[in-house]
Amino acid sequence: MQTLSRVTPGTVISAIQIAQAIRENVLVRWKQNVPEDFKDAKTLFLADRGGMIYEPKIGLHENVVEIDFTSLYPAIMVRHNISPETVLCKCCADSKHRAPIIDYHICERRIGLIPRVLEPLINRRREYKKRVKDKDKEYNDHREIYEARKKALKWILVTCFGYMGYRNARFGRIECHEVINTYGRELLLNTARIAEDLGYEVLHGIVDSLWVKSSSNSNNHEKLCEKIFEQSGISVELEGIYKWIVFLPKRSDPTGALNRYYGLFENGEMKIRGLELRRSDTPPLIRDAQMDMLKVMARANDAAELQGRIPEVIEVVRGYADMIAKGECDLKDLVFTSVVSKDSEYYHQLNNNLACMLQLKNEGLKVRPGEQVKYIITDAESKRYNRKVKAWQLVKGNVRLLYDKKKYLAYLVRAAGNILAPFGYTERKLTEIIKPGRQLTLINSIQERSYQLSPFLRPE
DNA sequence: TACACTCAGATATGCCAGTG
DNA sequence: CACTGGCATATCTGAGTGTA
Repeated sequence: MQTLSRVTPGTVISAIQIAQAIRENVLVRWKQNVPEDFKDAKTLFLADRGGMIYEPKIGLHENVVEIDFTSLYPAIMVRHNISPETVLCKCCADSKHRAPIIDYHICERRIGLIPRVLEPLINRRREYKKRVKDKDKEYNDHREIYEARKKALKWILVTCFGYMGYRNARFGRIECHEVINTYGRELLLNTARIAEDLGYEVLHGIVDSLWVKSSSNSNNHEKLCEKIFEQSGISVELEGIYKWIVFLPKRSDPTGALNRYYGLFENGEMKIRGLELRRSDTPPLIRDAQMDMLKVMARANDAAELQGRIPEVIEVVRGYADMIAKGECDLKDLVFTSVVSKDSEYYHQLNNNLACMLQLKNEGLKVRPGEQVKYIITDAESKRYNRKVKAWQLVKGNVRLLYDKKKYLAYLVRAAGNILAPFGYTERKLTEIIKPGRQLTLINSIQERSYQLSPFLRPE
């Protein structure tokens, strides 16, 4: 673990480090946007409005279980009666109901508006969730509707927490936001502790989800969930058991990225977060390439098998690279889609979006903020708006358009490198491998590399 | 010696989309 | 809603080089 003395502005400090800082009353510097006078760790804790994050343990893991709190923040608001008029209320300053660490008192005389509003929503969502999972024929015709309603309620519940911390919100109050966060952190920390006591290893945690690794003496997951519910009063569910899961590093430094991972559940479903293929601005070609890579990986039943399949995954990348290099790509698969946030005259820099907007403007087509632009990259290096990209709307039927092969190859290598980073394949290596005429050396290089595990895979 | 220029790497900013 | 991450671009900095 990083020592506190080395923490610099911009570093994300884990909650464990904060807890340690509080215990030891260490002075730490936090992110740049925190004022100078927030130097004391305890003050810092109060100042921090963010949720809790464990730093993910990068790389490939087996026997991983994911558990999620159901609607964590709203559940906290309901359970602890958190509302603008109940937190630090005037009527019961001596209340025994106090938030951890920050010690704000919470009203004991009346139930707040927010809990009253949220409770029925939580119950309703729970019921929909039950009906979606229920095998009962009675629900068969409505399962899709229940799923949609469940999703809608989820986002209402998620954003209600955000609104608490929003200064313009009618029912917002920053102290509520703080209280919710302190409860949230306590919960996740306690949950992690419970898991560890039962023999699990905590791999990653974010806000309301925890990924833990089971071992031969810790495989009673139901017991884990029960125990957590017993101690916290908030229900947790088993999101799933993974055959394997890969947590990816950030691109900026080799620490774990909280929102980038992919894994295969025991039921054969994949869970993918943060990869290019999840992004709406990724062209279909790159999305397909990543999807095809993952499909090959999904045939692996355990970590060792996955390792063995990496050469096959590389072949997929090569296939796509050849297609790009030979100019055989279907143009519609190369289209980037992006939402612009302002009118063209307000941009300072010529980026792809602006180049596309200007082309359309020439044709009398105005793109307004909030609308999409679609384009193919024709010459990424160019500083001229009509060379840089080609607006998709202006591509005529049979016209032969020369796309920027180099750029699309770079995107492909990047997308592949993201997935394969923990297996020792950097973008540079991939670039070498996909060069035409490397068929034979590819095999050699893979054999050679299979013994050179990436640092993330080496035993401690 | 003073100054201008180039280049590469580090750092900051703008923008967008993802996580919950 | 709050917050993080990634990419492209702009700006800064220091080393190296050329020229008057």
